[in-house]
Amino acid sequence: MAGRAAEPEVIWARPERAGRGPRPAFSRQDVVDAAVRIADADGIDAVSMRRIAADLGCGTMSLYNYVPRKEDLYELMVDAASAEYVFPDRPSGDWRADMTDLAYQTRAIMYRHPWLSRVMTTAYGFSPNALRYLEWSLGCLTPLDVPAGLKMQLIAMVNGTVMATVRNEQAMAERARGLPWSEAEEQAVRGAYLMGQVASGRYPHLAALLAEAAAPADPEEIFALTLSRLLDSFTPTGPAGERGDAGERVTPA
Amino acid sequence: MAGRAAEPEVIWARPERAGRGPRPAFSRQDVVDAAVRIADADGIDAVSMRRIAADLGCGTMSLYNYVPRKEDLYELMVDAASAEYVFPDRPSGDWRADMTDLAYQTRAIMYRHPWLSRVMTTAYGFSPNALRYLEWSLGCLTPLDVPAGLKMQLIAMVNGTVMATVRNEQAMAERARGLPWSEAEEQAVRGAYLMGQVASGRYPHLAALLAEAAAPADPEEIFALTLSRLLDSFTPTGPAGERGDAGERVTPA
DNA sequence: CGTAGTTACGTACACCGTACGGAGTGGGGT
DNA sequence: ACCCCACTCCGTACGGTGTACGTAACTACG
Repeated sequence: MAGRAAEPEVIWARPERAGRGPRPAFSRQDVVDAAVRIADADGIDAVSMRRIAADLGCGTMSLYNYVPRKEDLYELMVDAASAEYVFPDRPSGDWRADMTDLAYQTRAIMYRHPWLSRVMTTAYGFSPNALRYLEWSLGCLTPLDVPAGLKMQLIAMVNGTVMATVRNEQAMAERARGLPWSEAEEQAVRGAYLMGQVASGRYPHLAALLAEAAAPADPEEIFALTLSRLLDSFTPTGPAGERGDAGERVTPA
Repeated sequence: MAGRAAEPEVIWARPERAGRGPRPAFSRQDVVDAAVRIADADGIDAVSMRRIAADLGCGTMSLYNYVPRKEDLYELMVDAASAEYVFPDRPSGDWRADMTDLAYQTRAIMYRHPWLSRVMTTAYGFSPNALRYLEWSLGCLTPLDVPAGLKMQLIAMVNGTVMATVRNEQAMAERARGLPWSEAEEQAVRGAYLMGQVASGRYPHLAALLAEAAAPADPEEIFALTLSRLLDSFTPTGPAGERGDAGERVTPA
């Protein structure tokens, strides 16, 4: 029998090697690294088993000795990206600052690997590096005196917000990759359509909004503000009082 | 020339018919409806041009008379789902209640069409029904005295939160669709792996959390709480005071 | 030293999106 | 009234995908 039995299993628990036959030419990590390299360079759609094999210099079907299904490869890629988090020795004691740093790290990683926003379907699975991330986050949140479930909630919401933001930014760029015209043209055409619709008078509130905020705000600042606001909503005492309107934005590390 | 020139265009602006030749056998909406039916029944991956054509009883390539590219079909599907929002004659005046209702509607729509969470990449494009949604949302927010940009922010975050939540719930189910074993088995195997990892002692905080919240909280309540908390963070006066801890949760319409 | 369990991988299959071109159709311009 | 041509319909074909299966080579264990 060549293939392994199709039994339920988690890719993380699958042993990489069972010591009997000839020694493998690559490691599972080699395969994942190649996939990540391709995705970084040419987008996630360029990651095909044949392409990986070609880059690695082996037969296509050999890859299936390292990865049972392509979907598992995606999980492994996300885990590989999650390995890029850098944590200090211990939490600073200021959970708000720590969570802010985490959010900025997440964003940086997603910028480094634009395919992440497409592949990372669930907020977080339980890959080794996801567990590491979760453990660290919970450590940061020990000073915060709220029920455990709420902490998970906070983590999920911070992650979700960062993911949604970045995904939003990247969606059009990724879409433009497969389009027979340039991203700028696409953006122009869509903008023109929007303007036309708004000019039709059917959307007075939207028109008012566009008139008021003619110059779109700095996305960087929006991100910081959103994050700050989100963390506020988990602060037991409430956001009132100490925080000024343009106040003390926590900067990335 | 059979095909239309590959010029930048928005699918919403593309005229459905240009009155010259024989009258089409279907409308664009027919095609979209068929796609939605298939996606509802057999998942988004079952939506192929051949399958749609088969369901419609026409040749595969005929579909390209109605939809220029398959990706546009996705946009049309999202727009079709967005048409399911039901808005009262006018906002209630209580923006918090209105936004809560919107969030619950979004969630309901995503439950009705489990493929939405996979297809709706960007928080919101500018499809006709997305504009309608946006216009209504802004109308609901007129009582809220904050800068226009912040209102957009609020809308985006509410949407993002709902999407993230539902996506999270549905990710495994969708994944299980293509797996050679059942979703229950998958869940069991993953749960077992998680328990094994936690039992290893490498994740003390996570272990503590799992011990504390042995019975996972009701997702329904979590959703309501998260939403409430999020809206709090946009309330100018701050959440302090009037809201009790277990207090007045707004129920879906 | 077999031999059983692995690795490597060529071939093949089913399916995908869609480019292309030909046939049939019917409305608009003359 | 006519014809022309834009248009709809769609069969065929191409280049791509994930991966099941079978065979050959290899190595650690009994």
